[in-house]
Amino acid sequence: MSNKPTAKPTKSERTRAAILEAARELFTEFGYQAATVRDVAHRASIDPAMVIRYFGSKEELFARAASIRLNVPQLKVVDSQAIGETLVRHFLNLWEGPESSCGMAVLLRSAASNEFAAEKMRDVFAAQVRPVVASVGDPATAARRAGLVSSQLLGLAMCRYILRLPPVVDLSQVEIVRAIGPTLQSYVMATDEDAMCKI
Amino acid sequence: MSNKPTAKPTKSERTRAAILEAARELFTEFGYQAATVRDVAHRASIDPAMVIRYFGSKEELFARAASIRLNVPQLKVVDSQAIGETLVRHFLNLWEGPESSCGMAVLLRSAASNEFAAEKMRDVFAAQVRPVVASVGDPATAARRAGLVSSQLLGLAMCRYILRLPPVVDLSQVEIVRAIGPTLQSYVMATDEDAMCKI
DNA sequence: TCTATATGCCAACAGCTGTTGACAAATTCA
DNA sequence: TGAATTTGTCAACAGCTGTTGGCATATAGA
Repeated sequence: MSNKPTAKPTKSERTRAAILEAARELFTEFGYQAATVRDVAHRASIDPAMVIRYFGSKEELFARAASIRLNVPQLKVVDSQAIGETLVRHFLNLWEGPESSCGMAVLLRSAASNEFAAEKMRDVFAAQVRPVVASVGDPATAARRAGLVSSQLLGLAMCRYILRLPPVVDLSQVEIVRAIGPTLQSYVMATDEDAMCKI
Repeated sequence: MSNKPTAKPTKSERTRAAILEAARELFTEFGYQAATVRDVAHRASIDPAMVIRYFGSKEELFARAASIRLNVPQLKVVDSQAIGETLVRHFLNLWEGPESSCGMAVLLRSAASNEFAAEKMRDVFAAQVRPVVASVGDPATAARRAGLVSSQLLGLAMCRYILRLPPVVDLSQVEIVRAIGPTLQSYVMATDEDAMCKI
């Protein structure tokens, strides 16, 4: 054990990090089922048995690899007319920015055919999207408004990064912001009179 | 062979139909990988070997089960102000209507983690969505406009039917039409001046 | 009736899966 | 130096996968 309370001098749990990185890459590319423990081990240049010893099981490894922090910006400090654009820009940056690999691809690849991933997706929504939307407008309608926002952003991700629908892949970031920004703006700002609650 | 040119009196290729129906249900619920040939056979009350003998392979069975006809209404005969609403209503009817089982669930469950399903999804877009959108407005921008429409509708399907995000599941059909209709309207009707092409 | 054909079940194959335990090499610490 | 702990490899397990071939049964036509 080299777990000193402070200052961990990185032993050979570079191995652990290597496994986790390999897992992220393969889960991102092939999804939970198709990415095998043996594949992960091979990419991390280590024996499959170590993957299990370090993470307990494939499920736990996936859970580790699928942790997401959206870091959605606080909407109250944003020009209320520019909330939609801000959200789209942030979302594009999560997927295509310099650090990229926000981890959403890991989840989105598997969420459709893996209940565990789907539940984690719902958790991310409840913990990181809904609260942000709730910070502006009527809190009573926040969940619905956040749901609409998610439907558009998740659909964008599906078409652009997962299915790779050519016309959506070909769009520039600016075009996406101009097209989808107003949509999100209307969803976030929707009131009862618009369409949200009564009938 | 009881394949008379006309009037097939349905031999025991009710079996074939039973297998196909079972396959549709299981592919819809669990996706391509998780739905096994043995599961399909069991649900169709027949031996797994028969599934292969009737359809050749699991892949061919999936291809059969994943055939889709969207039957998108002709937009030229629709009030040009109501195109967005029309599209949403039609989409909701495909998923929730009396006949339901439009087959999209089969594809959408697997498209994220199965390249074959993803390609079939792109084919459906190119053959059944883009042409309809191209029938109104500038044909040169039709692919992009259809891509945006697809991003919103696919996102809706993901949230409501696949991930089952509670706030999106709880929306009534009317609420969805009122919220998303205007979005699709703006996407379908978008012109260069709006946001579509230049920069 | 006998025969040919369609329909179906059974057992088994080869391959892959996650996971486990025993054992070797390397490292650390005294 | 020697002993203990970490880090790793290897072989094997039990279970599942799609798929195949052989053999029984039922049906239909003569």
